Amino acid sequence: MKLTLPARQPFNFRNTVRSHGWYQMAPFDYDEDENILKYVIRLETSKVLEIQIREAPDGISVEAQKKLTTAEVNDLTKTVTWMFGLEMDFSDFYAAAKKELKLAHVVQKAYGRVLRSPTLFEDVLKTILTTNTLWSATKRMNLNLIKEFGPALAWPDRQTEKHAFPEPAEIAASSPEVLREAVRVGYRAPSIHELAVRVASGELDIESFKTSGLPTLELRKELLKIKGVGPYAAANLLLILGRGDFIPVDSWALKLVSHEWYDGEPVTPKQVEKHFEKWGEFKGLAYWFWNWKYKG
DNA sequence: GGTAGACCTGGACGC
DNA sequence: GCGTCCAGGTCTACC
Repeated sequence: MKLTLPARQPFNFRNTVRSHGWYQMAPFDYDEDENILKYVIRLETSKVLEIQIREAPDGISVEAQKKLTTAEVNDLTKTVTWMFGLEMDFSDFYAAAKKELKLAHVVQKAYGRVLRSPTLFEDVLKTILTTNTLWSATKRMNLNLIKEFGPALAWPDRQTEKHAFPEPAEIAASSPEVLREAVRVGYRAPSIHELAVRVASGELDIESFKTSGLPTLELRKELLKIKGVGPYAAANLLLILGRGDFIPVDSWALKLVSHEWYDGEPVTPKQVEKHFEKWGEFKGLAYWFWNWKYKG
């Protein structure tokens, strides 16, 4: 099965894939040389398969080694369109960025899109795994979680040990103790379990946030109600949701701003905010795609 | 509203 | 091989 999906222009496949670290986290698997993004997806029919996403003229192509029903193709189309933000329009951001030398590259590189997981549940959980730890540990915890709770690929896709991301109910049926001992998420275990229970029980309709009409400030308040989600995580999730009003200030942001404007001297989150205040609803985007002096 | 300290893991380092 | 230190956001208690 192969389908081609158009993207609103400008669009750049590689830059969307590499917009943040998600492409390095299972069930994503990016082949840098071939520029192919693989993802182990679970369709609404519970079918688990690996898809291969490539650059195509004016958009992307999606391929699976399986025959799919019309309903499954529609489901896949909707999901991949969301993941790549194919319909997103950044013309207002580009118009604002035109006057800033440090953002002069954004149109040409088609920056603006941030790679998403199929569900916001997956994005929230992964974001919690990024907090208060090193990137290598984030990837390990995520992999442990998927291996522990996610369904394995079926043949013929199953040439390697790959799993889809677990559904809320699969984690909710477990316990914080298992999350701590087997998945090694440490003190995050109660937060992750509580999130899974709330979503699985229907108490928290987290997927509705994707299409929420709430003002960004209100949506942020809702995200902050999730245990384990603080200012950094909320800003990161808002960026994923296409709301660029907040900056995900972490230790990296402090380092970037410190080298950009303070000769490497320590800075506070308030100083980070100050430098992007004028960007208003594009604050997060301006920060994210800024052409930083410090490259790490 | 601001701040200090605890939370937990694994890598780096010294012995 | 063992012990110690450190990095990384969020939460809670306290002022």
